[in-house]
Amino acid sequence: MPTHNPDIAQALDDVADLLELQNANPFRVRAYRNASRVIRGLGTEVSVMLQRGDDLAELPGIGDDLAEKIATLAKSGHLPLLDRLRKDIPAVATELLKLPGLGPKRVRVLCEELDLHNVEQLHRALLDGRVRALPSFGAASETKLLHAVEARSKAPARLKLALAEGYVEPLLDWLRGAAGIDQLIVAGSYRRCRETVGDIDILATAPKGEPVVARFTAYEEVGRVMAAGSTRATVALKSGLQVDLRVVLPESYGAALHYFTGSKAHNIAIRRIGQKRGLKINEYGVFRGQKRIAGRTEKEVYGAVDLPYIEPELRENRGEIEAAAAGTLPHLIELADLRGDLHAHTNATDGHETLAEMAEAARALGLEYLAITDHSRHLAMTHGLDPRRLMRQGEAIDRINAEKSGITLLKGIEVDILEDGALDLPDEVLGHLDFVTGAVHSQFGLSRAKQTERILRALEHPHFTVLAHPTGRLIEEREPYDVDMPRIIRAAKERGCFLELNAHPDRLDLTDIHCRLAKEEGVLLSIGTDSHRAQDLANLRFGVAQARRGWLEKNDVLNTRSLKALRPLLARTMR
DNA sequence: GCCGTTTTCGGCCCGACTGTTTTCAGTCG
Repeated sequence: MPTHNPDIAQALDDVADLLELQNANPFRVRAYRNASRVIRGLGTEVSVMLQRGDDLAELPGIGDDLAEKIATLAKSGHLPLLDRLRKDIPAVATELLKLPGLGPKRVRVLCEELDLHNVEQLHRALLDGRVRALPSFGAASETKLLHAVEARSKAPARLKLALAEGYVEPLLDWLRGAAGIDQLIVAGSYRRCRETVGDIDILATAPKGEPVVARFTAYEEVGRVMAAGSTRATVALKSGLQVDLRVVLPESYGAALHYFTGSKAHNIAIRRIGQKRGLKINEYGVFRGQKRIAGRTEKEVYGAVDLPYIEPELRENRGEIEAAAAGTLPHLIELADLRGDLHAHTNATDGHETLAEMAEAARALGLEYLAITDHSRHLAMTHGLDPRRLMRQGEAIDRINAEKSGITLLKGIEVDILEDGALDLPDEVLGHLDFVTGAVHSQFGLSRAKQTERILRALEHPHFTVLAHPTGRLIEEREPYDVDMPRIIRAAKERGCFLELNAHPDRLDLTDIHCRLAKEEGVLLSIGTDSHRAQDLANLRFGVAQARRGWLEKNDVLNTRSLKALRPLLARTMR
C-alpha cells in the first residue's frame, strides 16, 4: 500500500532528528528537513508522481539520493536508514530533544551519563541533583529543565490564529506605552496567517531597546521571563503561550520585519541569493561590505536582490521566490473582493439568528448576497430541514428579497451526503433551489477508497454545486477524513462543481496546499463562513487569509462574482 | 545531502542570549 505524503515527510523529519542526535553534518540534517518540507507542500501524492514517471530529483533541494529514499518510503512505507537509526538511538533521546533548552549535544550527555530510558528517569535525576553535576549542566539548567519536564504534559498545542488574536491585541496596547516606541507589529507565522501559531513574534522599533524590553517583561500576563537582553526577550504568558520581542532601530525596520516574519526556509533562500551577489542580509539591513544599501522597508530588502515585494502569506519557499524572479507572482485576493457568502445557517436548524437577522448582518458588512444553507433532515440533531420546511423557508426568502433592502438571499441547502453518496433530499426538491452545497457529516471513518467514491458519487448528482468543508477536519481537534483530494478536485473540474474553502477558524478546510492544487486544476473555490451566528460572517477574513496562502487571486474565487455573474455559474450545474 | 555566472569539491544564512567548559559552545529563532 502506498504511503501518503505526510507520512513520508514525517519519516524524513525523524531521520533529521536522529541524525542530529548522532552529531551528523548539520547540512545533511538540513537536507532531510528541507526535503520533508518540500514533500509536505506537494499538492500531488508522491506515489502518483512515481506512477506517471516524474523524476523526484527535479524537486528543489532533492537530489538522486533523497529521491531514491523518498521513492522507497512511498512504495514500502519503510526506510532502511530510519530503521537503523532507530535501533542505534534510544527513543527517549528523541523525546528529550523536544524539551526547550535541550539540543542534540546535551541530550547525548544526558543519555550517556545517566543511562536514561524515559523522561520520568530524567525527572528523578533532576530532583536528585544528578543532572547539575554533569558537564555543561549547572544549577540554572536544572531549574529550567525541571520546569520543562513538569510542564511538558500540559504544554499548549499550537494555537489557532483566531484565538492568538485575543492574546496579541491587549499585549500590543500595553507595549505602545513603552518609552520611545515607534513601529509595533506582529511578525512570524501570525503575519503569514498560518492556520495555527506556535508562538508570537513581535517587532518594535525604538532608539533604545531596554525600555521596550522592560515594559514587555513587566506585562501583567507574563508568567515567566525566559530570556531578556538589550534588544530581544522571550517570555511565556500565564496561558503558556510563548512571545518573543525584538527591538531594532527605525532604519532596520524592513530588514528586521523580513527576518522576523520568516519563514525560515524563505529567509535562507533570500539570504543565499544575496550572498551570491556579494551581499550580506541580516535583521539590520542589506550590506555590501560595511555599507548598508537597504533595510528601511521590506520592499527595499527584496529590491536589493532584484525581486518584487513578496506577500507574507506566500513566504514558505514553495516557489514564490522563483515566481517573483519570473514576474509571475499572483495578485492575491483581498477581503474587499468578496461580494457575498455562500454558506450560512439560521435558527431554522442549528443557527442562532432568523433569516431577517442574518440578511441584515450580511447587508451591514456590505455583501451583495448571502446563501442560506441550512442542514437537511438526516442531520437530526440540528433539526435538519425536510422538503416541507425547506419550501416554507424558500417562501420567507422570497418575501425578504421582495423588500429590496440591498441584500439578496439565495435559496440553498447544506444537504447531507449519505454513506452511499446519495443526497439527503429528493431531486425535485433540490431542483427548486438556487444552489446546493453538500457535505459529509457522518461515517468519517470510511476507508480512503470508500470515502472518495462516496464524495465522487455526490459530485455526479445533477443538482450538486459546492462541496462544503471538503475534508471535515477540525484544526487540532479532528483529523480530516481519508480522501483522495486530487481526485476529487479533478472530478469537480470535470463536473463543473466548486469546492468550498470553509472560513471558520476551527476548520479552514481546504488547506493552503489543496487551494493551490484546485487553482492549478482550474476549479473555483467558494469562501464560505458556515455562519451559525450573525457575527460569524466576519470570519470571511480568515478564509481570505487561507486563500492567499493558497496563492488564490480574485478570479479563482467563486464569490468574488457579482450576483449577476454568479447566477449562470451556479445554474450551469442546475440542470 | 545538495549544488554550480568563481566551483563537480567545498562550500552551505545569520545573529542574540544564556550558562558555564573563564572565552565560547549550545540553543533558538
